[in-house]
Amino acid sequence: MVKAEAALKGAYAETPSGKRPLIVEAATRVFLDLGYGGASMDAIAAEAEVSKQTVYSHFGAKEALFEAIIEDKCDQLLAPVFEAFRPGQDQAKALNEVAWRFLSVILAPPSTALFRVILAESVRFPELANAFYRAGPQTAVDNLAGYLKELNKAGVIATNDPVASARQFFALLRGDLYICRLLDLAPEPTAEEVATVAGEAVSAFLAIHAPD
Amino acid sequence: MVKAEAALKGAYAETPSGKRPLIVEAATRVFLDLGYGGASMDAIAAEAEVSKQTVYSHFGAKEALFEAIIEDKCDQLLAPVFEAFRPGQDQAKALNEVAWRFLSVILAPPSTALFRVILAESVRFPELANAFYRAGPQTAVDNLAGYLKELNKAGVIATNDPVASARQFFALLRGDLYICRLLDLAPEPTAEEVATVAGEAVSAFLAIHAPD
DNA sequence: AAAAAACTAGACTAGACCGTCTAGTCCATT
DNA sequence: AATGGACTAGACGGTCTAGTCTAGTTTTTT
Repeated sequence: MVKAEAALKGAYAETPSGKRPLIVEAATRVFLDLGYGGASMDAIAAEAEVSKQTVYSHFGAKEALFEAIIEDKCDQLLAPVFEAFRPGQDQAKALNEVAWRFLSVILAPPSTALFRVILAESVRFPELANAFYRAGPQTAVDNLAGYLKELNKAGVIATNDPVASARQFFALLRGDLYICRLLDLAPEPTAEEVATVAGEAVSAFLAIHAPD
Repeated sequence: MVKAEAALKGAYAETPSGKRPLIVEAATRVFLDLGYGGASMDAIAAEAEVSKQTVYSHFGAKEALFEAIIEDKCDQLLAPVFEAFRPGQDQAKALNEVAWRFLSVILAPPSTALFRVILAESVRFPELANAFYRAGPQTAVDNLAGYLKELNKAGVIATNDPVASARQFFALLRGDLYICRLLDLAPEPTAEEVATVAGEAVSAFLAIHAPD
């Protein structure tokens, strides 16, 4: 009789019905718009067009919902950046391609909003800040460092610390524009503008690491 | 009788007594520690060892207090950075000096906390984000750009856009370390570490802008 | 000394918010 | 038809907060 009733009180099963993704999407919008403190569970339920109890049945608490949303968004945003140098194509082009993709992603509203929220809550949710860094900047650096190692071997660039060089590369890319976007002081740049900025960063990077 | 009673209801005059700075300092601590939403007016009054009514008499509302604190802190933090190239001393040294000072300031807890709070509230207080940018990054860039122009004329470096170069310089300086500090993932670096990182950034910058 | 201004301590209002709970609906499976 | 899981709508308790108000005390100024 007691059996496997040990499941969380009122928590739904793996949810065969379609409400859970609706809640996730709505909560993402509300959290990224208003921050953790500004997002009320009532507002999230309303945005998802779902009753508040349904939200609680699926996620239990605000904290749990927040963590689920943020980790989900991290993975989702950073995934497409590093498809650029998979097949081993033209090496000089690949660097430009990665630069362009990375910059496009981090300057776009979802990324800036995500970063703002994580920064604001990094004290309350330190493990989340860590997860973000690993899924985002860290992954970016590691991937690029591997690629730079090849470029170094091929003699295209000269570096004796590919990881540090990768960090430097991204720092050049972010430039001042990233801060402006974070503060919402500049509108999202057009694709051409992004390409220009990315190109300049690549040029500077190559100037620093010119072989010999 | 009516006279100059037009002052805000209950607002104190220019406050000859010493409570106002006490409130400012306490509010700075609480806001930077807990963020705008997390800082309660009761906590601020308690931290200042002052009654809550006194806080309201001086600042009227939480928003006004917050804005006063932030603008105050912006000026205060950035002021000492650009004393480096006032008297026109050794030009090569000055760049290193500015780099070191700037990096020390922005990596220290007061700066990172300030940036976190402003970022989090940049949607609610857009004019504040603007004020911060002008008092902080913008001022830094303008000052450095003027100096780079001289270096360019003197043939020490080559640049045809000193402002863009100044932005690039600070981007190189911030590097990855700044993000780590913002996310509270790395401890505050020692003075030696800061000097090393600053030196590397200066070297990279000079490599990019080597004359001819 | 007297009047005015600054300040204190804390009760109070009004409202937001989290999380719980109740009562009832919808719908698929048995 | 009945069972039970997912869901709805909204009330509710408890906590917290911004800001006001009152009544009394200290400090400054005249």
